Amino acid sequence: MDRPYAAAIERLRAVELRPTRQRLALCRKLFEGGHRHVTAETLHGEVVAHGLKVSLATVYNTLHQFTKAGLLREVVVDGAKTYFDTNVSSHHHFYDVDGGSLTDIPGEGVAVKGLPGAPRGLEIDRVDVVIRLRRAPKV
Amino acid sequence: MDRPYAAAIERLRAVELRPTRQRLALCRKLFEGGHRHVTAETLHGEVVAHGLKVSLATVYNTLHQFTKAGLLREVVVDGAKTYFDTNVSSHHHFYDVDGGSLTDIPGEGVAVKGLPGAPRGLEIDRVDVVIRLRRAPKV
DNA sequence: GTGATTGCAAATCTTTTGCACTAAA
DNA sequence: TTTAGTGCAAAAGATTTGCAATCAC
Repeated sequence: MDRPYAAAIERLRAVELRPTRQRLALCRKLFEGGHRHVTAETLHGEVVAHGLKVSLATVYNTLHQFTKAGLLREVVVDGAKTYFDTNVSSHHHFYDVDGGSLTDIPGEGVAVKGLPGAPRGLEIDRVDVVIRLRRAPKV
Repeated sequence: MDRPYAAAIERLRAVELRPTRQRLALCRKLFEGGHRHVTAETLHGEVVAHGLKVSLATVYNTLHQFTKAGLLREVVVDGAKTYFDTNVSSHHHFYDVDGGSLTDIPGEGVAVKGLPGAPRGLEIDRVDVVIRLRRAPKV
């Protein structure tokens, strides 16, 4: 058992998920290296391209388990697909509408002022800021 | 031809869409009265409940035509369904995650500070702020 | 008439689910 | 063992699309 696996196993144990072959593979793809944004589809493609066999259903299940465990965060920027972000700290996003790519904006850089309080009986779960980008038009 | 219809017809003519029976019905539901948020499903339900016959496919087509024409704005807050807002001016949203309801926050009240510039070749299309609300937990 | 619009049903796409099978503890 | 986890294939939902019928101009 080499290093990366040990780290992945620990990460899973820490959130009480059994370190199965599939979860370890996904865990490594997600958390080794810097923060990233994936969809079930892209992550599944990566794992398969890497020669491992994991079903798409398991990828979906795993992404949701990881999200519930706090290892991932779901980002809503497009009605058509769900993105997951390995950066779970407070921050916002650039979304390239044409290309479909997501980029983090450090949370410290952006401040939202003048937010009204939450309506009766509700509380603010979180504030999402999405900066939608398009290819600059010719003009 | 009574007043409301005249207004709806004009609105459609202004964006070069033929005032068909279906578009007029949807137009009236959407724009008579204050601003509102609808999904294809809810709007279709309303029109049908009103005794008019419009197919769901036409509602989808029409919502997109209206959006392209600038009469509506698409709001992304949930991966599962698409919301359309009759308020096309600059503003942000409260989203009740549990109840699925959307509420406008006047654009003037909220200011986003410290936004980084757009990356190379891209420009900011718009900045969306979504305040996600949840039922206050018991504690 | 002529081209735009509609409706229906089928198709598509993403995501979820049921359940028998496999693997971790 | 005993229970959690996996894979498949089917199901579910939202949205789109093809095409013949219908409507606005």
